[in-house]
Amino acid sequence: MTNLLDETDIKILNHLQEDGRAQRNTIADIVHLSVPSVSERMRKLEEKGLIINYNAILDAKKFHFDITAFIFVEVDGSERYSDFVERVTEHPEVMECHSITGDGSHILKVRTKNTESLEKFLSLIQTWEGVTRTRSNIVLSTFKETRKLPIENAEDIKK
Amino acid sequence: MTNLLDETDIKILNHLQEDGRAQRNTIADIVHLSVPSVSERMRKLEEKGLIINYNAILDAKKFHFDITAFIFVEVDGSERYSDFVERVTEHPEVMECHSITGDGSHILKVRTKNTESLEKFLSLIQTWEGVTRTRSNIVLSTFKETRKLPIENAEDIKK
DNA sequence: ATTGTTTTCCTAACAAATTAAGGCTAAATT
DNA sequence: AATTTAGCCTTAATTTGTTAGGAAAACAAT
Repeated sequence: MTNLLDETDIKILNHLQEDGRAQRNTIADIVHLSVPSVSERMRKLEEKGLIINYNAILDAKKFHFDITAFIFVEVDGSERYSDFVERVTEHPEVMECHSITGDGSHILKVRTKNTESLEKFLSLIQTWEGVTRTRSNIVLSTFKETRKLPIENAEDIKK
Repeated sequence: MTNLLDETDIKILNHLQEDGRAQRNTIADIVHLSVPSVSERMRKLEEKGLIINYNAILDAKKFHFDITAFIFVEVDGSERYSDFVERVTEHPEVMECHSITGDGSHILKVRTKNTESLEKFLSLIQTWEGVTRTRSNIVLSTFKETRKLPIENAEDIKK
């Protein structure tokens, strides 16, 4: 039982990372396989969980989401972490929530329409039990923002 | 000339944010329109640039991308910013690059397979002209990571 | 208020894409 | 060496998507 993806799988995945609605015949041309073979491979890549999902990416600016901020949060005592995470992830303006090394226990990436709603959010989380400190960096410009993984040939994958 | 999206557009966009390969007939059922009407709306939403693109999201863990780090970079002198940005965005391990307020001029989100390749990347950027300091926070766990915008009814959009 | 225009939607017909079925070949397994 | 399995193909059936044409509603202008 091999666990390696071949060149063809990598090409398919790379194409889908860039065009999530790509049609099977387009991909078939690229990888020089028939359409049913591409279908079958895509099905397996999804089944193995290599592809988590497909998303439409919207233009935040067009929807007036003008503020992106990284917020470092210091949550006091690891027994409070899970409460914090549970509450914070419910908020739709929180795009990301990670626990991290270094100063601050968590980093959030937040998107709001304006500074007022960011302030409101910051005020809110500061009222939460265990949140002792926050530090925010507001994004001035974004030069790159992707989730495309640089996967390569003969990639071995985890079960 | 109105610039508002109606309830139906919002539903379509929200569905596509969650399922970027959703079929038109599925969406048609949700919004109670015919398939050609949904097609036409999708076409317009794309044409207006509200939908930037569609992506397959891969499971980083399955591909052994075990390290995610946020790197604060202090680039000395704003005349060096553009060179820095140009160089850094070329690197496929750099998922995000933003200029920010506060200490450090830029924040990077980087994904690598291991600490060795992270270290290599850090060492590299520290050799670049103008890069005076970096500070890294390594991600221990990720609790939320999405690009889904919380768009609402009667959203007015920017041209 | 009425007329003309534009937008949005529908259905029906057509075209394209996807899936299913069946079979061949080569590689892997017994 | 025989058998199974995996991967691919072609063809056919099915499903999905597009085009065309026209009705109804919304909007604008008179």
